[in-house]
This record gives sequence, structure tokens and C-alpha cells, in this order.
Amino acid sequence: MSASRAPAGGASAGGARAAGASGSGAGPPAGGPRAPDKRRLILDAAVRVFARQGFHACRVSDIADEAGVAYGLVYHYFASKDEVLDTLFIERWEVMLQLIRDVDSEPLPVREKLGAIAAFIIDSYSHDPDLMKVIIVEVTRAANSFGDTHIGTIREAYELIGAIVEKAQADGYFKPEIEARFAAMAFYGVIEQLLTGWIFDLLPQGEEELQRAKWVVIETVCGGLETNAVSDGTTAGNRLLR
Amino acid sequence: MSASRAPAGGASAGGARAAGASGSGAGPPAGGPRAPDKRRLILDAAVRVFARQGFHACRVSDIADEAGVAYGLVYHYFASKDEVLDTLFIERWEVMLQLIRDVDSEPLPVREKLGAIAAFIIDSYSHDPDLMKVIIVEVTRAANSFGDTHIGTIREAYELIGAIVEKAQADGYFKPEIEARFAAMAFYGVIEQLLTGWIFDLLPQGEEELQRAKWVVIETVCGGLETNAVSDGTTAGNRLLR
DNA sequence: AGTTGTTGACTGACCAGTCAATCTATTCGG
DNA sequence: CCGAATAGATTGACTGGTCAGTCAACAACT
Repeated sequence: MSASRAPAGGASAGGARAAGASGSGAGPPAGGPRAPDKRRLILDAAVRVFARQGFHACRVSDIADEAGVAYGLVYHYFASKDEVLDTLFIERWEVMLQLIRDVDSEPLPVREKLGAIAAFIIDSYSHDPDLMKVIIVEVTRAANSFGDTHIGTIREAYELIGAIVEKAQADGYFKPEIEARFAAMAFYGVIEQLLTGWIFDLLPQGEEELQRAKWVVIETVCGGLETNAVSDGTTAGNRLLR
Repeated sequence: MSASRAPAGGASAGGARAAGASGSGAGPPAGGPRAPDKRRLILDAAVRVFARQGFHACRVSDIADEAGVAYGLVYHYFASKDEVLDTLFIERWEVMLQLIRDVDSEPLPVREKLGAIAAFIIDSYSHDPDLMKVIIVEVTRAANSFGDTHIGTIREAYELIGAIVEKAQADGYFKPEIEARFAAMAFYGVIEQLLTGWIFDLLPQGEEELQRAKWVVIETVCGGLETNAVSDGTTAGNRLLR
């Protein structure tokens, strides 16, 4: 429930370089906030355009216009229109993957681990709805084209979450009857559907709702996965074990 | 849990007719299984092609080829490529909507109501994975383009499910702290994510797994929504009230 | 004098949608 | 009962527009 590290949108960080430019090593002279950094400008513009019109419906010239640069410059920094989207996805997903790994390695109760993951994703949406919309709509859920390309990376997230669930089962917090893989999908599915609800404007999305949603996710999913009696007579849920 | 009415894929049924053909009333002489019914042929071919290549990546000629008809015939029955997909979605979604309405109107315990809905969707996938893939990937989750067009119909499903949850809350089976709208999204999200898992081949999809998944969905979601003590001391879950 | 950044007009491919022609079935006058 | 007439079904070559990606030139910086 604490602050949770929401990601900064601006800094360059990784980002897979395309073909073409050999990039002699050093980046811009000083990484200060002053540099125009057209590459970033294009990436950020692309997020807005993709979110507004969708990847397929928008033209490369729309991105260039939005970024205020010439058409050709897009191809100076990226090998193709696809690569722009790929870059956006990889950049962001890698951060999430790292967070999940970090969370996983810490000795926390499951609720807090899953809570941190849910919080991260929801905070990411809160911080940059357009970017999350693009990643979910255009990549994560695009079974053909992009989804296929990144399926390996996407799967990794599910597997890491699955591992967390498995551990919780081994420790007796979660019931073992529900396969960890299924549970991981369920957990992630609930979160993604909430984002979808916000994206489609099917759910109210004040800051308060977003915060509350974190709790709802955990309460709903963990509630169903925990070993809270039912079959055995004791009232002792994990609550007491913890 | 019972058989649940899985939909037949073949018969024409409703289906919004396009512009053009005024249809002087009677359809084909006898509605027997003999009639070629090119319209249906095209629709079924489109499902296969859309599932395989995706809506955007495929050409109208691919559909015509797959159906074994001439290019132009597609435009005899449908006003546009879009209309083919629209028709597929509406046809199927309407059936689901009707099922939800039926289920809702019957006096059943929540678990069985939601169970019937989950079963229907999962059976639909089991019966025609391609069609479900197309509907989910190309429409339900396409925030721009198609998703936008059908958002009203999609929303209706969420609202109906939400109403079921609300009723369960009023009856004391579900806890009231989790807003019905959220719960409905969570429920649907879990199911859709499972389908996604199967579509992307992230989850094993034997017939046995699909059947088991129905139980997992209910167990997970309802487990988290039910008023199973926790805050009050009694072990009495809804199980006893029922 | 070279290297990297930036520009935008241009091209080549691709494809949705059109349409005139052909085919098939049903109707109807004689 | 037959052949003409009408209407729908079916065909596939063609068109028009769109757009991703190229490239030759120019600018800025070192």
C-alpha cells in the first residue's frame, strides 16, 4: 500500500536500437534534461498517436507531425513503424518484469507481493494511461502480429507471477487445488480487465478509484485463492498464520 | 455444471443483412443441410482467415479463396470487409447476451448463475476456438476501430453480470464492499484471460483442462467475493445460507 | 572534411471496393 | 410444355487511393 515506485516516463534508459545507425557508443554529451533528444520526442509522440488512433489506423506521418519533426527522421531512429511500437513495449515491459523479480526475491507475504505488482501496473496506468493503453491494446492482446512477436516476454511475466503463487501454495497460504498457472492468469486478467474498463470508459477513473482498485484486486483474487477454511473446520485463515 | 447449451455453428439464424439484396421473402426452397448458402460459407471462411492472419493482415481475396468463391461475391453479401467481422461479432455476442439474460431471470444461487456464464463462454471456445479468438482479439479488445463500434453491446454484458453480482450482494451472499461493477469486470477478466492463455498457447488446452477451468473461475472469483466470515467470527459461509 | 542529424518529395506495392459481363434459376405468356 | 424474359447470383479484371519506406540534398556540429 506504500508509495510504490511509479516509473518515470522521460529518461531514455534501454531501448533496442535498430539496424542502420551503428551508434559509436556514447549517448548525448550530458544526459541533462536540456537535450532535445528527438528519438524520445518521437517515441512519446507515437504513444499519443497510437493511443488516439490505434497502430493500424495511424500513418507514420501522423507520428512525425505529432512530434514536430520531419517524416524521414522517424526512419533515422527506427527501422520501421513496427519498431517504434516494439520499442515502447519492450522499454516498459522490462521495467515491470524487473519489478516482479525484485518483489519476488523479497521475503514478503503473498498479499503484499501481489499487491505490489497490482499497484505497479495500476500506478503505471495512472501515470501514463496512453502508454498502457497502447501496450495492452496493441501488443499484449494482439494475438497476431505484435502479440506473437513478444509472446516470450509476455509469458515471462505470467511465469514469474505463477512462481509467486506456487511459493504461496507451498507455504500453505494458498490452496493447492488451483493450479498456479491458472491463478497467475486470473490475477493478471483481473488487472488487465480493470485497465480495459478505464480505457473504454466503462469504469469511473478518478484517482480515488484507481487506488481503491488495488485493494479490490487483491481482495478478490487472494480471497479466492487463500486457504480460508471452508473445507477444514477451523476459522483460521492465513490471517492468523501470517 | 450440467450440459449447458453450446451454440451450433452452422445454421444461419439471425444475422444482420447488408444493404443490397431486398430478399423477396422466402429464403432457399428448403432450409435443409443441402443448400450451399454462400453467405454462410463466406462467414465461416472469414473466421478461419481472421483467426489465422488477423483482420488487418488478411485481404478480402484471402477470405474469398478460403471460401472457394469469387472475390466479388463477398461484396454481394457484405457491404465491406468490416461488415463481415461486425456480423460475426454481433451474431455471437447476441447469443451470449441472451444466455446471460436467461440465467439472470432464473432463481439460482449466484455460483450457479456465474458458473453457467463461465461455462457458456468456455464451451463456446471449446466448440469454435477460431471464432472466439476473432471476437476477443479483433473486437472485444480493440479499443480503437471495432471495440469502439460495439462498445455499447459489450457494455451490456458487463452490466448484466454486474446486476447479478448486485443481487447477490443484496441477498447477503457477496460482500458489499467490492463494487458490483468491479466484481463483474474481475469475473469477466478472469475468463477472458484464460481464453487468451489458450489462444496464445500459454495454458494447456485439453478438453479436461477446459472443463476444470470452469470450476477454477468460479472458485477463484466467488471465493473472493463471498461473505465467508473473515471479519465476523462465524464459519458460516454462504454455503450454509444457501 | 567528415560525421551525424534533419528534411520532405517521391516511388512502388498493395488492396479495398467497383462494375460490366456471364451464369443460373424461376416465372410466365402462348 | 416450351422458350423468352426477368432477377438474382457469381465472376474476376480493373481502378483509385493510400502509405510505408527510400533517397538525395542540406544543416549543424566537431
